[in-house]
Amino acid sequence: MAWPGMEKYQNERIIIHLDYDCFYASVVENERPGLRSLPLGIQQKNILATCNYVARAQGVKKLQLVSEAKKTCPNLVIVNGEDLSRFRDASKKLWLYVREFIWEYKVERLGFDEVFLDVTQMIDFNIANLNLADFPASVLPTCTLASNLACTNADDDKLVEEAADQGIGFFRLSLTDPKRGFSFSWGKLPGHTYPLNDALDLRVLPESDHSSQSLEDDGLDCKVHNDFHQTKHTKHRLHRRLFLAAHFADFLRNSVKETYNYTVSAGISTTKLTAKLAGSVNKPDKQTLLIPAATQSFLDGHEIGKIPGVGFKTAQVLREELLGVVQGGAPEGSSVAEVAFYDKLTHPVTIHDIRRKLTLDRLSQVLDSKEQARKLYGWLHGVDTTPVAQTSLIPTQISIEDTFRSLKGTKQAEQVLIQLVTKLITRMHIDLLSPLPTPTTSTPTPTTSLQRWLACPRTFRLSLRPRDMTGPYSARISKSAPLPRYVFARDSCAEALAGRLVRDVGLPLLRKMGKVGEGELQLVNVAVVNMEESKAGEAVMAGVDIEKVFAGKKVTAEGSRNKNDEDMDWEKEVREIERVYKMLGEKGVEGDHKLAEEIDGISNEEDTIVDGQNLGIVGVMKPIDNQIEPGIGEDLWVKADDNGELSDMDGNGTDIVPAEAPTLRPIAHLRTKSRLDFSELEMEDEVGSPSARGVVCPKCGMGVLLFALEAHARFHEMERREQEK
DNA sequence: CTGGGGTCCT
DNA sequence: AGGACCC
Repeated sequence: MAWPGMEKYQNERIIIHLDYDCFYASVVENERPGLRSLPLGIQQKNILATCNYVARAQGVKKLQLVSEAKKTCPNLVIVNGEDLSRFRDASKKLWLYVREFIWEYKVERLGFDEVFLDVTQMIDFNIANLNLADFPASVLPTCTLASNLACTNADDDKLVEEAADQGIGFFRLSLTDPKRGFSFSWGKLPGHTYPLNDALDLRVLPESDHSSQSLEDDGLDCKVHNDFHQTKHTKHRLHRRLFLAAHFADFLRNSVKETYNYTVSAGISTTKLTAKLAGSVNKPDKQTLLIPAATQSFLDGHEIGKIPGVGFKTAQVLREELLGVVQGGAPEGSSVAEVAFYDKLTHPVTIHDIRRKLTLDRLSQVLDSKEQARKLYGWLHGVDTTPVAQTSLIPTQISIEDTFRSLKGTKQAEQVLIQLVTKLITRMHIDLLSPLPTPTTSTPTPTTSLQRWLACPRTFRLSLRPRDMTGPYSARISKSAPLPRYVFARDSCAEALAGRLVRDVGLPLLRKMGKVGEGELQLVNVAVVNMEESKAGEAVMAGVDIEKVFAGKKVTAEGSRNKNDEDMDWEKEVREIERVYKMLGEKGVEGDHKLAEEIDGISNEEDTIVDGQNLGIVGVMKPIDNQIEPGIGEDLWVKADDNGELSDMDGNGTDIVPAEAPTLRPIAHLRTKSRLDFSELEMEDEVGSPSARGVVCPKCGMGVLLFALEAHARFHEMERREQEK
């Protein structure tokens, strides 16, 4: 057969899929519990990313336009969710929590709100220990005698039935510690099943295997398959394992709820595909176990596009293969997307339809690769061998983006880039720097110096979406360039690094995009990609003592030279940059400036000398209509209006004004440190040389380079808004 | 008047 | 560099 041994593998694993209910809304509700009883929507630009169940009860839908949602639910409470930080943090927190329960960390994250768990080993271990769990002694999990007695004759059905009569079982969470675990009732299957069956008794449910049935329908050779399911013991064993998994899922859901106050929906099955689909059957705060015998009929009822992995394109291709080009009900001149949308409504195509009418050969012709066809063919029959991938603690990419109604010109693009890149660098610190050694005991640790980079992104990428676009909606254009090493200077402030990065890489890439870069932009995205993990990073993540790893590295360095050396290479380079940085400037503008000189090999000594005196920090402010010339030591302000918009009277960037304007609220207070020289300003616009011109922010004492000023002011504004809540 | 992220494959 | 997919 096409998949030797596949059917065996099919029922070998036990997979749990967890889905945090309306996640963004739950995060906000946990921050502000008062919102829990109100209809709540999370807004991103014009759309509701999600909403809570109170809102759904009033007709609000996910991904609905805000305007429409307000119509159907006038009292909808709307919270902006464009900044994903809080959601990312919460997601990571929950993931790390769940991860600790699962052996070998077989936990795969999908988006922010879903995880797949491969609990096969945990279940099989507990199945093997049934006798331990089910004898009366097991009610007392401390019984080590029982542990010694543990004989693995779980094959004996009688034993299991006896065990059931005992009432309570104990599910062990640790291979080594018999006390770690939870008690469960043998008499009750937690949560729901599909199909719904009150009388269902999984412990002894009679078997009729779904996939052997369906594969026979298709006239395939399933000898191996049938053989595998021949014995009674095997059939019953699968049900027992799923029964235990349902208890485990229940335990996990309750744990997450008690610890972090998030409700979770769960699906329990033998593959990722079926576990995920099963979880959608009963939704919020519920779990569903898919009875194996029902798998085929369960799948058959689903629309083809519901299969994870069959997206918009594939679904449409399959639909057309079955029905021809239907254009059912779509208005004249509709886009491809609209046609597909109407097709879906007027001509729903189910898994059953596809499975019955399209052979594997036919699928191979229709889809782009043979491999895709094979996978899909398996999915149609509930066969999915995709393993649960252990999600790494180090992301493969970090990206930040923003969309606009209209963004024109390099000037505006530069401002946007600086904002985005500042956030990007901040994210690099959060996601790629080793966790600080817990500040509880002995050492009153300094700040970043004890942290290490766990990975080094090699590439910076700029992506744009032009506004006009005739083609498919998603069309983006991107260009990449090597990421300069200086962004890894950990003590340098994000704004300063962002300014340099935008100047050195961002703007050049933008220019490289030609007309698109200059035209109207709908979306700007910046990303770091191409992560190169450091050995130290892996060690830190695995909880290994980092110093030992480095010590050991010297000794073992002879063997595998290649990758190790590369790692050492950049880590060493970063340390060197930081050493220079510390020596020269310690903190702030001066340090950044001197660092820039050192790295770029550019000397700007002249720039820092004014009137024959080296002032170190030189302030140059942008004049408004060339009328205002602030002097040395004068107080300056960045201001905002009532909406929090930073003052920008001439449209050329945030104003920095010398006196308080009555209608505007001061955001950042700046003080010039030297004579202001406007001729320097012109020079900067032209050449964009590493700039020593900057000011000291009295709010945080940080030196801020001119090009980073707006971003820095915005940072304080964001802080202030956070504190208002 | 279609978010702001992510993954992997080609 | 882009495209498909996921949330």
